[in-house]
Amino acid sequence: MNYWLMKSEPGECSVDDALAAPNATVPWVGVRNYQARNFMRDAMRVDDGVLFYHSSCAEPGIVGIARVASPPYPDPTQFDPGSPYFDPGSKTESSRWLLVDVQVLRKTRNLGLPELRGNADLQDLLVLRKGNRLSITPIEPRHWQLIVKLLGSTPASAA
DNA sequence: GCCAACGTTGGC
DNA sequence: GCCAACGTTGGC
Repeated sequence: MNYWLMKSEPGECSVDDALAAPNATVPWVGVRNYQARNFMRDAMRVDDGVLFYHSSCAEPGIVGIARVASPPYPDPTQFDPGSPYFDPGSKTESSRWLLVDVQVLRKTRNLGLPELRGNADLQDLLVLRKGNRLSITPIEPRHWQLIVKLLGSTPASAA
């Protein structure tokens, strides 16, 4: 069992958007970074834990707990000329970009960056590193346990 | 809107 | 294979 933090821009797909989807499950489209892709391809397993993170917004932070809900498969947006994620260099026979499905288990309060930074036990979280741009980062089990505790037991909003 | 960090591209 | 230029991310 591994743990991950996955960034999403709420303007693209917020935790509420994900909760509104069938089974509270969304395909994690648009990853166009090889390191992040390789995490999905090589290290993620179904049922891995996911911290749902809002980025590029007024209050960036962890807003939900989710799970990896599928094995990796080709991201269809790479083949769609109308998509901002279109990649003309990717061929259907040898797809370049992958995604996994992510199922939100519950929406939480927003555990924001100032609070994360203020916690001495969370200082080596990759998402707190200056200049960090990786949209998928591994989370240490001890960090996962602490963060889940900090998030508290807010009412489940997911199915 | 600014800017730091970092990935990618392309000439050589 | 080096490296400068450029583009993107993302917090502030």
